[in-house]
Amino acid sequence: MTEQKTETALSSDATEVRRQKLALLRDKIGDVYPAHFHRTMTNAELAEKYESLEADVETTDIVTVAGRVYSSRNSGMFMDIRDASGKVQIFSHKDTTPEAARDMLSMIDIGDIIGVTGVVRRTKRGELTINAHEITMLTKSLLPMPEKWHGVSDIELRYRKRHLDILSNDESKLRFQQRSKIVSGFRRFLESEGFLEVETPMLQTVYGGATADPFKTFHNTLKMDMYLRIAPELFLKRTLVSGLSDKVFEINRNFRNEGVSTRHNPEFTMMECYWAYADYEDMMALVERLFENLATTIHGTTDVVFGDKTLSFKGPFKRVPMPDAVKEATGIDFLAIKTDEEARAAAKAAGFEVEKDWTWGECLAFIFEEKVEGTLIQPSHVTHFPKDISPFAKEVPGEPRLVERFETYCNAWEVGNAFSELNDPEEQRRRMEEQLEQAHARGEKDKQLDDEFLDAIDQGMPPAGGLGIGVDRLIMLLTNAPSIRDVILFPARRNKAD
RNA sequence: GAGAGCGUAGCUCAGCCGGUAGAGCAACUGACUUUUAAUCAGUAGGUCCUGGGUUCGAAUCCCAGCGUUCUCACCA
Repeated sequence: MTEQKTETALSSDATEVRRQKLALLRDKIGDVYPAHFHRTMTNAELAEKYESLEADVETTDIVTVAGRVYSSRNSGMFMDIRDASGKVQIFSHKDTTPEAARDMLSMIDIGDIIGVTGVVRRTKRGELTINAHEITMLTKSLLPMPEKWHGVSDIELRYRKRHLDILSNDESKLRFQQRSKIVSGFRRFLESEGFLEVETPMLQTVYGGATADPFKTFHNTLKMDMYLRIAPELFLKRTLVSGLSDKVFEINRNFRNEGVSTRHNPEFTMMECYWAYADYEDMMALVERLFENLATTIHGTTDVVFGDKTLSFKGPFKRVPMPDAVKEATGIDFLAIKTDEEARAAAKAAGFEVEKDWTWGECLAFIFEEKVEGTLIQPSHVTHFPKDISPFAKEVPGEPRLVERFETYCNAWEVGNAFSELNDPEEQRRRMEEQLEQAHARGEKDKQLDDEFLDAIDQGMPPAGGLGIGVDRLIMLLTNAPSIRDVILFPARRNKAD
């Protein structure tokens, strides 16, 4: 409804005036949206080249630049134009600018994209400026620009019309530029460590590798149900079996049909990597190298400001086994507890509400989440997870209820999850069958046993460490973003068409 | 899924113990013409999210719906 109102408003005066100017321009100069225009440099390159040009000095250099008009002063005599790299001031005066170019000025609105050829100078007040000799309309804009002081601040508008957000909010623009740097930083780092990037199916006939509700769809020709992947894990392990590379990774989208929040989007970017002949301790060190590398790439230091905190991404991170962390926080020593029943009783005695059928491991993990997770602000690895919630990890020698798994926490968020990957085919089959039974008991009737994965494991997967990183969350931490929607260009929205 | 808040001009926001809507920016007209959020004078622009109710009278109070944000829950 709001949208409808907006549509109506768009056809009001401001837009109508621009359409009229467009028609006039078409009459006068023909092509208002020309296909070819060549600038000699970007605005940032210009600023760099003339950095040492002194105030009130005019060069004889003629350059061609382009950009969107952001502001106009003295009836267009001064305009600021911006390309993606930066801004430059355009000066049009009867002493220096031919009449043909000055005629254009009345046709130019804030928001239009123009090209300008002219002489480089720096004004008395120190502003790098082009004395326009020629002005070319490159794109007539039919809509007004957002308010120039505050930009677009309405959060809904910023997400729904991201172009306006980035057009008018520098911190938003910077954040998405940083996102790109971080993602390519992931690739550069992993490749430098010898990892090979692969792509595995997002459309899967059997979903697995995590516990989550999938998006379900249907393939018309094959006449079968398919699922958008909730994790790439099982295919990446099949790749590891193949011997294509001893180190593989994938950066791509996962889809989970679950709640939407400031930390959850239905599609989110996951990095998973698998490293043959390595274990979970190797993966911890890998995470530390990766985080240090990314923080330094973006900020030039491992100290990163997030909200009112400063996070140190300098390794090694604090490491603490989950049972130790829980013992320290609550006094409950899970390692001394023998049965599920005793575990539930101990949890209840400490004031936790536990379900009747919870296992020892589920009680441990629950108390960890309740009492410890929220305290893990600085990057840290929590190790030794219960086996009952870790179907793909190897047992800790001498403590079969725990597995060689860790999660990396930062700002109380889980940002990484890694194991010494289970590669015993019989054990793997048992655990997956157990998980399947539990899923069916929960009423998750689409869940199936992944026979193709189990078949590949039967073939023999080398011992390996595996790691998953929630890329969006790490980007939030590195760019000081309070919501995941601030780091996803076009976050999931309810459709507004009505 | 539950709770709380918000929805007024293109944008940013006032107005809300009920009396019929305002500012700044943007737009338009004009003045000025070496400005930096340019300045000055004027003009235009509103189904105050939608529907219902209370009332002589509703942007304002009540109810429902829609959208949205936050918190919590599931989860990364």
